[in-house]
Amino acid sequence: MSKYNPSQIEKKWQEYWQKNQQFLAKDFSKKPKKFILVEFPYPSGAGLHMGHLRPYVAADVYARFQRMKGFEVLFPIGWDAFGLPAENYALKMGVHPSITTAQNIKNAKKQMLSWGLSFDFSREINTTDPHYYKWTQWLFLQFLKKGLAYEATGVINWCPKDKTGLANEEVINGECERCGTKVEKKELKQWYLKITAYAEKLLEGLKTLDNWPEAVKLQQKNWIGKKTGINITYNFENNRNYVLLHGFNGNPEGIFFPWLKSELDKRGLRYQCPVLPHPNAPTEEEQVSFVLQNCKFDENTVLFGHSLGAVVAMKVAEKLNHKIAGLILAGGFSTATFRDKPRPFHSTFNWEFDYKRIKSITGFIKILSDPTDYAIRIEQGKILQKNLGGVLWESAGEKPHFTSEEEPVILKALSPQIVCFTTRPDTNFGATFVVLGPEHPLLKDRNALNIEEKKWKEIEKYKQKAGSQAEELRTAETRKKTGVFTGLYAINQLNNYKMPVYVADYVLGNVGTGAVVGVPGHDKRDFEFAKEFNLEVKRVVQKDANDIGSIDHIDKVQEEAGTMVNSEFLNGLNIHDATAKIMDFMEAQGYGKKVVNYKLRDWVFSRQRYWGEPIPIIHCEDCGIVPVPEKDLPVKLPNVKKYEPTGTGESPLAVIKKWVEVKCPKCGKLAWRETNTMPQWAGSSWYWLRYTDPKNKKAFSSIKKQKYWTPVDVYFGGMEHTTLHLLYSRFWNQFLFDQGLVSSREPYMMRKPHGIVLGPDGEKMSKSRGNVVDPQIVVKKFGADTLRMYELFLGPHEAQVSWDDKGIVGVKRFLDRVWKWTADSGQRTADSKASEKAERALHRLTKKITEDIENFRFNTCISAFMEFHNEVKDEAIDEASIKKFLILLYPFAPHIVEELNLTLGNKTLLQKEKWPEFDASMIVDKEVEVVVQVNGKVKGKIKVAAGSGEEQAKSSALQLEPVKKSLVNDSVKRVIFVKDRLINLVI
RNA sequence: GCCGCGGUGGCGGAACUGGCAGACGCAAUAGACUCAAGAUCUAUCGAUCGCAAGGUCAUGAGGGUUCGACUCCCUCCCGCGGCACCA
Repeated sequence: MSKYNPSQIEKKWQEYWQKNQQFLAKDFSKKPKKFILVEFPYPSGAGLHMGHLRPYVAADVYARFQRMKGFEVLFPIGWDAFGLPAENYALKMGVHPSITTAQNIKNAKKQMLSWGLSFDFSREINTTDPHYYKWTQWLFLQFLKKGLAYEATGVINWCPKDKTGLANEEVINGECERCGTKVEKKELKQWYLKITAYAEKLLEGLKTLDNWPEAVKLQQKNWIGKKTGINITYNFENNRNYVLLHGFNGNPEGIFFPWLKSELDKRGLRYQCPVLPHPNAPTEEEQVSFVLQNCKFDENTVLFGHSLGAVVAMKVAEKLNHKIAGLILAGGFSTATFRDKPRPFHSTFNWEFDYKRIKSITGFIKILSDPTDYAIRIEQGKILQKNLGGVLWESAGEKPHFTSEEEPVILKALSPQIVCFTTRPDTNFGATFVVLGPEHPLLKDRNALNIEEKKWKEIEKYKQKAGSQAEELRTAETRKKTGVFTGLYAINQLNNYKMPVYVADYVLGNVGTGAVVGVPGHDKRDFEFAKEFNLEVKRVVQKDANDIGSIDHIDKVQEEAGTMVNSEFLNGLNIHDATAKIMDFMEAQGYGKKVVNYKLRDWVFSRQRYWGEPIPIIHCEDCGIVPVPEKDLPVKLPNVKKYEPTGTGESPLAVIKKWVEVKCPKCGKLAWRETNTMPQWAGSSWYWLRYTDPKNKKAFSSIKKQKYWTPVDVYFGGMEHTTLHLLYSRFWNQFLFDQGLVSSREPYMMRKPHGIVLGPDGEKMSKSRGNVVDPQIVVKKFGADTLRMYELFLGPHEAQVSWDDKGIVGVKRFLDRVWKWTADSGQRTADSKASEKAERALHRLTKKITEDIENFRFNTCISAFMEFHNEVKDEAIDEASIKKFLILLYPFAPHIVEELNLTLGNKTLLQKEKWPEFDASMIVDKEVEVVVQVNGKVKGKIKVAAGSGEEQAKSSALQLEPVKKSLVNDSVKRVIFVKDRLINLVI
C-alpha cells in the first residue's frame, strides 16, 4: 500500500467530480429539497482567504451530508463582482475592471475547486454580467413603479477617498465601511430606496425567523430602531390680539374663518373678526374706516387679511398712527385683473401702497402665497415681498386661494407651535425648557417665529458654527453644552410652566422632530444644559422618601423603581403606567399625538463610481424622470478607458457624452441618462433567487422554480453583513413578495453566522501586519482534507478563532493513521468480524456525527473521529464497519475517503451511499461505570450492568474501601441515584 | 452610557437537561526505534502536600440555592461586538 499522498488523490477526485458533474441540482426532483446558501465572494486580486474558507467548508460539509440524507441539494456559488475594491484594484493596475474581474474569478474558482467544494457550478452567476444586471435594473424599476425608488436632494454621507456617497449602513463608527476613511457630509441629489416603508414589515418578519440567532435579529431590530412616543405640540407665550379680515363676497362665517376662530379659541387667543360692510360691492373708504373704527389696535395686534381682506389690511396699516406686532397676508394683493378681466371692485381701491410706512409700523410681515392660486399668482407674492420684506411662504393651501374649511398654513402663520418628540412623556411635568436643533425649519427665517432682530443675529451666528462642524465633533460626549436663547417661551399645557426656548446643537435636526422638550431632572443631557444656563431642575420621579433631588445620579435603575411625584394626576404611579396614562390624556386633550419613529433611514442608492449597474433612468426636460423601457434593458456600462471618480459628486459616466445623450423614450427629444451607478449591495439583494433559475431570459427567475427551491434553508455568512446585505436582501424579498414576484415572504429560513478568522497573533489578518495565512500554502503542504478538517477543528463555527499553523499536524497525523488503518487490510478478511466494543463505538460515533452536523457543531465531530479511532484502532474490525466509518467522514474529508473506498475494492462511490443509521440500544456499553460519591465527593467507581437499579448500585458501592472508611461513624441518610451515571450517598 | 455575547491547564478548546471538570488536538518531558536527525510508536502532562496510599485547592472575583454548580440566582471585575448627545 502506497503512502497517503493528498496532492495526488485530491487532484484526481476534483477532476472526476467536475468532469462528471457530480453536484448538479435537479429542478423539481421528487426528493425533498435543501437550498444551502453561502455568501458569494467578491473576486478580489488577492484571492480567497481563510475568512472565505470557513463558511464554505462548513456549508460544504452540510451540503454533502444532506445529499447522503436523501435531499435534493442546491448548493450554488457566484461572483459579487461589482463595487469599489474591484474598481480600485483595476485603477491601481491600469487595467479595465472587466478584465481584472474575469482574471480574479478564474483564480478564485481554481481555489474553490482545490478545496474540494461541491458547488453546482452550472448555476454560477456573476453580478457584472449584463444578462444578470439586466434583471437588477429591471427590479430597480419595479421599486420605481411603486414609488419606492425616488430622487431627492439631501445631506448624505460622503467618502472623500472613494469619492462616492454612502448609505447609512455603510458608515461604521463614522468611517467608510470599505476603506476606513472618515466620512464627510455632502449635499447631493441622489436616488433612494424607500426601505423605511418596510421598517415595520422587516421588524415583524424577524419574529417569524425562529432559526435565526437572537444576536442577529437583535442587531437588525436595533438598527431599525423603532421608538414609540408622542409628538407634543407646544404653543408659544402669546399676548397678541388678532384682527381677522375676510375677503370679497365673504364673511366671518365663510370658508376657513369659523375653523380658524375655534382654533384660536382653543389656544386661548384673543381676536376680532368683523363683518366688513358691503362685501359684494366694497369700497376702500367704507371698509378701511370701518375697520379703524370698530377694531381695537395696540402694539400686540396682529393684522391678518385674506384675499381682498389683505388689501384692506395693508390700507389699514398705512393709516395707523402706532406700531402693531405683525401683518399676515394670505393672497389678495393682486393688481388689476382677475382671470384676465378687470376686477369688479378695482376702480374703488387705490392699488398704490405706501410700503415704507407699512414696513415701519409692523414688527413682522408674513406673506402666504400659493402656486395653485387661480386668483393671485405666486409672482405677485414675490413682488410684494420685494416691496415689503418679511417672509414669503410659498406653501400650498389645502385648496387653491385658501378656500378650504381648514387652512392649517394660516393658523401656523398666526400662531406658530413647536412639536417635540419624546418617549418619556411621563416626566413632562418636569419640563422646564425647550430646545430647537440648529437645523430646525422654524429657524430658517426670523419671521417664522418673529424673533427679535438682536437675538436673531446671535442665532444665525450659532447656526453657522454648528453647521460647519463635523458631526462627530458636535456629538462628542465630553463637549460642553452650548446654545442661544431665542427670547421666546413655550407653554407647558400641563402646568402652564413658561419654558424658555433655546437653540442648541446637542439637538440633532434629523432625529425625531428636531426639537426637544428639556426635562433636566430626568435626562442627563438636559441636565447638563440646564446647569450651563441656570435653568430650573424639577424632579418628578422619586425612588423613596429620602430621595429629594440630588441630581448627579440620574440613572435608569432608579427610574425603573421610582414613583411619580410633583405630577398631579400621575403621582404615585410607576413610570410605565404614568407614560401610558399621560399619552392617553395628552391625545384626548389635543396636546399631542402618539407616533412611532424609526432610526432606519432610506437607502441612499446612487454611487458616483464607474463599476456598478447603471441606474436605468433617463432625464428629460419635458417628461422629467423616465424609466428606460424594459425592451432596452440592460443599460450597459460603456466600455471606456477613463473611469476615475471625479470627486465632485458627479459620476465619471457624466463626461461620456456619447453614452449620456439619448432620446427620451416618451417624447423623443434629446435627454440625458442617469449617470450614477448602483451600490455594491444591489446585485446581492436578489442573487439567491437567480440560482433557482440562472439562465432564464424572460424573467429574473420563474415563480415555479422558486416554489420548488425557496426559501433558502440555511444561509452561511458573516456577522458583518447583518445590517447591510442581510437587511437589504430581506427588504427586496419582502417587496417582491408583495408584488407577487417571489414565493416566500422571508428569503432565509435559517442564518448561520461564523466567527471571524484571526491571524496566528490573534489580530485581524492583514497584509500590513504580515499575519496573513494563505490557504493555498496549506493545501500544498497538507492537502485539502487536512485544511478542511483543521479549519473546523479550530473552534465552534460561530466563535472567533485564531489560525495557528501549529495544530495542523494533529489533523494530518489523524488522516495518516486512518489511511494506514484502512489500507492495512493484511490481517482482515472479508468475513472478519468487528469486536463488540468496536461495533458499539461505531454506533456511538454515528449518533454523534449525525447530531453534531445537524447542529453545526463541526469542531466536536473532528474530536469524535479521533476519539473513535483511538478507541478501536487495535480492535478487530470488519470491512463493512470501516466503510461505515468512511461514510461518516466523507462530508469532512471527501477525497481521502473516496480513495480509501476504492482500495477496499468497492465499485460504487461513497458519495452515492446512504447516510448510516444508528441503533439506540447499541449506544451504551453493556457494562457501565457508575461514579460513587459520598456527600458529593467522588470516592470511586463501580462497574454495573447498563440499566441497573439503585439497590444493586448501592450494594456494590458499599463494598468500596473508601466508602466503607467514610461510613465508619455515620450511616447513609439519603441516596441520590442517576441511572448509569452516579450514586451519591448522603450521610 | 445602553444592549448583546463571552471569561475553563502553557495554548486551541470539550463537558448532554445541574451529575467523574480538563475529552480531542497542539506544545512540553521521558523512553523505544535510529550512527544521527526527522518521521513514527509508548508513557507522563491543572496546581499543591505526600515515599506512597491518598488528601487539599481549582472553571474571572465574591456570595447564594442544591445531596451535588463550568452549568441556576445576586453583586462586582475584565474582554469582544453592536448602538449612541436618538430625545
